[in-house]
Amino acid sequence: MSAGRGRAAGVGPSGAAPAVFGPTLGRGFFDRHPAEVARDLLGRCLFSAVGPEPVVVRLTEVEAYAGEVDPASHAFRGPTVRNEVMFGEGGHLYRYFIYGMYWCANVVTGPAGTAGGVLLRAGEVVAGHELARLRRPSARKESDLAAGPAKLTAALGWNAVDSGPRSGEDLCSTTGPARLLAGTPVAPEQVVAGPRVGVAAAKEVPWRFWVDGDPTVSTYRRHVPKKTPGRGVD
DNA sequence: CCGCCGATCCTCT
DNA sequence: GAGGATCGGCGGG
Repeated sequence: MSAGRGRAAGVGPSGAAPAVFGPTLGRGFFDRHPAEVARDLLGRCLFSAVGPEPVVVRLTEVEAYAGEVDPASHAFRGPTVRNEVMFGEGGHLYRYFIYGMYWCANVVTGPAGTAGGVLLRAGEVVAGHELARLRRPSARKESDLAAGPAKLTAALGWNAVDSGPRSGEDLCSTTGPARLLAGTPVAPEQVVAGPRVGVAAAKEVPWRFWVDGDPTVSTYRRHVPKKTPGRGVD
């Protein structure tokens, strides 16, 4: 059982909100450069109202993507059907399907018109462990429940199988299926920065941020170019 | 611990 | 057509 940590700090923006887990982040939080937002997201909490009980994950690893000026960003070549929400108002969810079987989640940053985003890479499950374990049967340790972008969305139920929140969902909402809670920011001296995982372009840009020494941070993998299809031809 | 490999299908050129 | 902001399993040092 263990239903989360008691401590219902006052909170309660105006009216709604289940105060147990604290308030959601305000819109203004996301109106900054993605790298700045990314750093500030460590220690904050993702709240999922998908399924029979809530699941809450405390963020320990994130990556910033700077839209049109960042060759590693999905928005680098301009708006498309998939990435259009990245060009909209900050604080919304950008969810995408990858490798034919996984889902990853981003928080959109900046004002409408710019295309920043922060990939939610990993975190620590702080509530709803039971449900998270059911959704992540291959995880052997607690620390591996959300130790990767696709693992994190799976633990939260933010995928198609669980009818999770789609791109465009407002994470500032106090009633929606996907929310971003204020939590407790991580002290600057505990934040480490390094190159982003698995990206082919701009591989040296240090826009991956994580909590120093935290066991829930995913292991780094460099980009592996696809196998050359042996030149059959002739 | 590290590296390689296959799975699987949507998206953009 | 080709490749991808991944994961998990397997084999070697």
